[in-house]
Amino acid sequence: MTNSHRAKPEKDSGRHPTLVDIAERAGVAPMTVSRVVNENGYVSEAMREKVQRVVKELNYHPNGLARSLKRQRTQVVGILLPDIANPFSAELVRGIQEILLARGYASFICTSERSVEREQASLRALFDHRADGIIVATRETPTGNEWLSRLVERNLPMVLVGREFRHAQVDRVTADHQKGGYEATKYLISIGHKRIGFIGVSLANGKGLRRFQGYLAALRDHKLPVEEELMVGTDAVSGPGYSTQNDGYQGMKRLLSLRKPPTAAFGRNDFTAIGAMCALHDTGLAVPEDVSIVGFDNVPIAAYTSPPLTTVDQPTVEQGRQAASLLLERVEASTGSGPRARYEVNLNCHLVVRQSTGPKRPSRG
Amino acid sequence: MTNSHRAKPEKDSGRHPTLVDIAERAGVAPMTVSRVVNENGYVSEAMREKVQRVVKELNYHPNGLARSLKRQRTQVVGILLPDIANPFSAELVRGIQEILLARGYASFICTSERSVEREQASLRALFDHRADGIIVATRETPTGNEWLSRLVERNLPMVLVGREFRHAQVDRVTADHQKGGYEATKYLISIGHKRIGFIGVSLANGKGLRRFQGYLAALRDHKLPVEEELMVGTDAVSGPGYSTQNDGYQGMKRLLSLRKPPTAAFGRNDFTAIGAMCALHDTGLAVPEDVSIVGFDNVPIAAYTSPPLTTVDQPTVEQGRQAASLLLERVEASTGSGPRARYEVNLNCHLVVRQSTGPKRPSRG
DNA sequence: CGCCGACCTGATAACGCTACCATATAAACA
DNA sequence: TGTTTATATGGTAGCGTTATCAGGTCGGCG
Repeated sequence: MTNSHRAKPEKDSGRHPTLVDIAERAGVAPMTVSRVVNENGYVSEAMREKVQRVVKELNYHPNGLARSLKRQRTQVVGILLPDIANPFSAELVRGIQEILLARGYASFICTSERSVEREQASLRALFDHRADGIIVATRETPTGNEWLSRLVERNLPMVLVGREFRHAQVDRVTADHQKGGYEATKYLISIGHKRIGFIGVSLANGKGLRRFQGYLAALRDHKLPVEEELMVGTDAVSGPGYSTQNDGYQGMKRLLSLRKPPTAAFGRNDFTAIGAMCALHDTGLAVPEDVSIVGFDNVPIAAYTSPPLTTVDQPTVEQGRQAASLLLERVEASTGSGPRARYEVNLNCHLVVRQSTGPKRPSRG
Repeated sequence: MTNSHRAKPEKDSGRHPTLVDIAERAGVAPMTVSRVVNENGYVSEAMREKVQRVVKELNYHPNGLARSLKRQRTQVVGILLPDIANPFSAELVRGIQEILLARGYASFICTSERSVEREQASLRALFDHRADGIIVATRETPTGNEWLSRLVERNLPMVLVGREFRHAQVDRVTADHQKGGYEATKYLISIGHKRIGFIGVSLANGKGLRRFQGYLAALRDHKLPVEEELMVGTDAVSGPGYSTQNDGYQGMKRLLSLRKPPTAAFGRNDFTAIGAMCALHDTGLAVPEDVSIVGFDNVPIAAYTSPPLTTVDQPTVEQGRQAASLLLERVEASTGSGPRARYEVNLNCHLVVRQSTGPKRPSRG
C-alpha cells in the first residue's frame, strides 16, 4: 500500500527545509524547533541538542517571509537614496548601518536615480515588503512628498535626511548647510574677495538650497552687492546624479566671460568646484592666484585635487547614525504608546581650508 | 448586548487593510478581490469597478510578504556591492535596474563594506527574505566563496560581476581588464616609455588582478624588464572602499624616491591615478611632461582632473544589463526544466587617451 | 496528601494571500 | 434536449512561521 507516488525524498536538497522538516526528522513538534531556533521559551538541554544537530545537518534557515508575516515585523529598514555614486550616500549608509547592524536590523537600499517614478517604485517596494521603517534622503519634490504622506498615514516610521518635509510623525536629520555656506563665504570675504560667484544654482531656483542661502546671507551681512550675473547654473534638475563636474566647468566658463569676472567662486558641491578648477586650468588661470575656489561636502578626493580643495565638511556618518537611531526609536515605540514627539537634528558643518583659496594676486588690474 | 469591547472601528486607519477587509466592504469574496487586484481570471466589469472603488477608498496595497509566501517568489532581486561610493557600483546598478524595472522586479542593494562579516550578513538577509536571485559584485574571498556555494546549493540563482568563482550554476559578467591593462601599457610603450610603474598592487598579491596581469604581459611582449621596485602598493586590503587616492599618493612618492624613477605610471584605478598626480604636483613635477599617468575605469571625474586623465573605460552599465538579463533567465528558468548552461560574458574595454600621457620631456637627463 | 509553581512539550489557530477545485449561469452547438 | 464552452464567483486549503493555550511531569511545601 505505498500510496505515495511522490515518495518522501531522501535528500530533498534544493528545496528549502522547513521547520516541519526539522521537526519530523528530529522527532519533535514544530513548536519545539521554533523555540530552539529563536532561543525563547523552555527547552531541555537534550532536546535542544537534538534539534540543533538536525538544523545543522539540513542547513536550515527560517523563512523570513513566513516569520515576518507572523510576527508583523521584518527587522528590515529601507534606505532611499537619490543615487549611489555620491560619496555622501556612501558615508550616510555607513553611519546608518553601524547602528542598524548592532540592533539586529538588516537594511535594503533603493535609489531614485533622481526620477520621480523610480522613487515611487522604490517606496512601493519597501512598503509592500513591509519594511519596519524607512530613511529617506532623496531631494524634495511635490509628488514625492505626497507619497511620503501616504506612507506616514499608514504608520510607517520614517526619518528624513537633509530633506524638507514637515510632519508631526517624521523626524529629520540634517547638517547646517546654511551656516556652512555662510562660513565659507565669510572666509572668502575675510581674505579680501569682493566679487564671489556661486556655481550650480540661480537666484530663481535656489530658494531651497540652504548652502546658497548661507552664501547670500554672508554677502548681505558684509554689505556686498548680490549680483545675479555671478550666480550661474543649469536649471536642469536631471543629469547624472551628483551634479556635476560639467556644471562646474560650464559655470566657470560663463563667469570668466563676464565683463568683470569674480575673483572667487563657491561651488554648490565639490564636484562642481572640481569642474570649475578644470575650466580655470584650461583657460590658463591659476588657482588660487587668479581665482579662489571653494566646494561643499568634503568628499574624499577633495584632498587630492590640484590644488587640494578648500571645502565645507558635513558630518555625514553622524547624520546616518542619528537617523538610524531616531528611526529605531520610532519603530520600537510603534508597538506601544501613542505618537512620539518629533525630533529635528541639525548638525554643524565646518570649513576645511586647503589650497584652492587665497587672496587675489595683486597685479594685472 | 454589545459584546465587542473592541468594536469594529469605522476607520481603522493606520492598520493595513487586508484583502478580507476589502472583500467585506465590497460585499464579495476575497478571491474576487484578489482577481481584481492581480488582473487575472474572470471578473465582470461591474464587480471590478465595485472592488476597485473600495481599493482606492481604503488605499489598499497587497501585503508583499503574504503574497510572496504563497507564490513562492518575491519579485525581488538582491544586489551585493563592495561599497557604494564607487562610481562603478553606481553605473552597474543603473544597468541592472534598467532591466529589472522593465521586467517588474524590485531590487534591494546591500553592501559588504569590504568586511567578510557584513558580506555574510547581507547574503543572509537577502536569502532569508527569499530574494529570487542575487547579483554579486564583491571581491573574492575564501569565506565569501564558501557562502556563495551554499546559497547556490539552495538553488538561489546567482550572477557574478567581475569576480572569480567557478560553479556550473553561476553565470559571470565581466570586462576584459587584462586586455585593458595590456592596451594601456602598450600605448605608454608606443610613445616611448621604458620604465613604467604600477601603483596599487605588488607582484606578490597581484595574481588575481587582471589589469595588472595585462600590464605585465605587455611589458614581456615588448621585451621590457619586469622590475619589482616599480610595482608599489599597500597590501592592506581594508581601507575606505574604492582604494584609493592615498594609495596613489604614497605609491607615487615611493616611485619618485627610486634611484631611477619611472617615466610613466599605471594606476590600479582612477582614484589611485589621481592620488599619484597629486603627489607629482606636490613634488613640482609636471604631468605628462615629467611623468605620464594612466588610470583605469574612466570614472566621471577622470575627464575633469588637471590634466584630464588618460584611462581605460569599461562598459559598466552594459555589465549591469547583462548581469540582470542572465539572472532573470535563471530565475525564470528555475521554475521548470533542469539546469541551464553556464554563461560567461567578457566585454571589451577601451583606452581613452586624454592629457595625462605623452612622451617624456627629452631634457634634463 | 493535595496543591502550587517551575519546567517542558505539543496542538491549534492564525498572519494575508493565492492555487486549485467546485459551482453557477448563459450562450453555443449538435 | 443535452452537452460543451466561456464567463463569473465562491470555498478550501495551505505557504512557513509563531502566540497562545493546554497539558504534562516533577519537586517542594503546607
